[in-house]
Amino acid sequence: MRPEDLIISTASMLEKYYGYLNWWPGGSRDEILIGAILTQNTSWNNVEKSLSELRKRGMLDIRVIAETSDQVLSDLIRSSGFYRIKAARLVSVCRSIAAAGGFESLQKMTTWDAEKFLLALKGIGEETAESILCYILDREVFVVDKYTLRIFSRIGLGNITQRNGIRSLVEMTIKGNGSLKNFHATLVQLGKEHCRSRPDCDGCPLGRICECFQSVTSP
DNA sequence: CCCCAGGCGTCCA
DNA sequence: TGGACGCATGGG
Repeated sequence: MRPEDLIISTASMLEKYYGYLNWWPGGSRDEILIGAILTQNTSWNNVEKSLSELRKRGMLDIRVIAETSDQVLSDLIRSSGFYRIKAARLVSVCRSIAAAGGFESLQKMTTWDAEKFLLALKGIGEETAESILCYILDREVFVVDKYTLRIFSRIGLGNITQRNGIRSLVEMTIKGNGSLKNFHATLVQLGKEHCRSRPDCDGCPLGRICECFQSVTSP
C-alpha cells in the first residue's frame, strides 16, 4: 500500500471511531499558548492544575505573563514540572509575542514566516510551533509528536523519513478544513487512552496498530 | 521502588 | 545531523 493510502485509511478509521474531538475547546488563544509550553514532556493533568492557578489570578493572558517575574510565575506553575525553566521561557515568549503585536500580527503573516518567528524563540521547538500554527493561528499544519512517530513507525511509515518528511507527507495527503487537527487529536487519543488502558487491544479501532504499539517500549 | 508524560536547549562528536 | 543529558512534578 502506498504511504499516502496508509495515511488516508488510518485517518479515516480513527475519525470513524473517535469522531471529531475538540482539542483545546473553549480556551482563549493565550490559554492555548500557555498550555502548549507547560505541557512539554508533561502530562496534561499536571498542566491543568497550573492553568487553574493562573486562571484564578487572571493570568491566562500573554500581556500579563509578560509583566510577571520568573520567580512569581514559577511558584504558580510548579505542578507542571521543569517549573524554573518553563517560567523563564514562558515570560520571554510572551514578551516577544506581545512586542511583535500579539497573535493579531502573527495572523497576518504567511505560515512560513510565522513558523520562522516562533522557532526563533527560546522555549518553542518544532512541535510547539506546529501546535500554535494549527490550533491558535488555524493553519493547515500537522502536529508531529511522540505518539505520531511511534504509531507511524509501527504501521510501517517510520522508515520513510524523519519528522519533517512525515509532516509534509501528511499535509500533502490529508486535505479539508480541520482534518489535520482531528488526525493529530485522534492519534494522541489512540496512543494515550486506548492502547494504554487496554493492553489486550480488545476493541481497538486499529487492531494492528494498537497491538504493535503496546509492544513497543520506546520510540 | 520503578517508569513515564502532547519537549526543548545545549553540548559534543 | 544526531545522540546524550538536565530539567521536575505527579500519576500509575
